[in-house]
Amino acid sequence: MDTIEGKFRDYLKAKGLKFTPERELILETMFSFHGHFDIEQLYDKLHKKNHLLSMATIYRTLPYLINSGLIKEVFRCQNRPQYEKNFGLPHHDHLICVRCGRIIEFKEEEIERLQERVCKRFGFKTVEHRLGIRGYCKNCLQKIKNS
Amino acid sequence: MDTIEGKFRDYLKAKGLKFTPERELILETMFSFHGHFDIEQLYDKLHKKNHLLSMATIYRTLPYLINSGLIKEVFRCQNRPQYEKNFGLPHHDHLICVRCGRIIEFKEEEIERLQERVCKRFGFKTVEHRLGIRGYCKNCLQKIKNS
DNA sequence: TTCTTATTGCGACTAATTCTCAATTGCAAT
DNA sequence: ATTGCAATTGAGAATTAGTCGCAATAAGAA
Ligand SMILES: [Mn+2]
Ligand SMILES: [Mn+2]
Ligand SMILES: [Zn+2]
Ligand SMILES: [Zn+2]
Repeated sequence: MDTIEGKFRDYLKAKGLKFTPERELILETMFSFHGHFDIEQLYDKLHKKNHLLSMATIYRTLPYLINSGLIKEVFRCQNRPQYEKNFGLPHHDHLICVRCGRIIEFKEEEIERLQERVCKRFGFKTVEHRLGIRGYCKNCLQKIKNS
Repeated sequence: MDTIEGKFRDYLKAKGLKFTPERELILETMFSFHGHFDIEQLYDKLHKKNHLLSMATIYRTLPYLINSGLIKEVFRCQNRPQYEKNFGLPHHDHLICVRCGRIIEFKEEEIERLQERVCKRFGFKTVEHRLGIRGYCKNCLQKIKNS
């Protein structure tokens, strides 16, 4: 299957796991976020729509979504992991403003290429990588200057 | 001062803080690790030497060491942050084997340069960056092949 | 030496995540 | 359709990493 739900069903079946209504709701709700989200936000969104799933179920489902490649953890803000879709949207890395929290996404093909060269040098086979640059965004630099 | 302890003393004095025996032990013990370490390992090493510091003191001292630039957080393994010296040893990034946990350090000047170019493009001012590549090390690839 | 503040260990507390267990349900094989 | 069994669920207890409040102590400037 090449739909999102199809991919998840296939993954679960291959592992002898079941496609339940709860898992369907979690999948659907995660994909309804436009940017990044954390577990708390996911839980709230589900409950606002009166889908009263328990936290335990969310935490239990999360690794399946990550291992199936549909969702990925992208970084942590104040000790809470943030997630985002990992299907249908191209790979990218992040600039994170330490002052206002703004996230800027970027992709630099040449960096990706050089990473692979490093891996080759060590006989290392990449599964995934994460590049996060923390600093001050344009806006915040301006505000700091005027103060 | 340009010794490690001197730098820490200077940092503390500038903040109106005190250089205590506890802080000295924590600094010294952190710098006695050769590679990466976590809070648990630090605590154990201190206690093995009969320095019975409390966890609270360690956690309270950690941010001073990080803000003074002597120690930095490098990545997380199984939800525990790992730290390493950030003085006397040059910046580098990490390959992390998801099978055996081996850490390979590398530095690729060209990647660093390209990162700065990206930042410039967005008017972003870097404070620090972290590049972690997770995958399979040479050894583990070999073992997987023979099984 | 004195005095002001910062620091300490302790144990209580918090927040995030995991676990236990009894009741339920998906789904593969009749 | 029915059955049977293993996987799943929610609830709340347990665990874990980290933080906080407090009373006793100690740096270090004057
Ligand atoms: Mn993103
Ligand atoms: Mn390192
Ligand atoms: Zn900003
Ligand atoms: Zn390995």
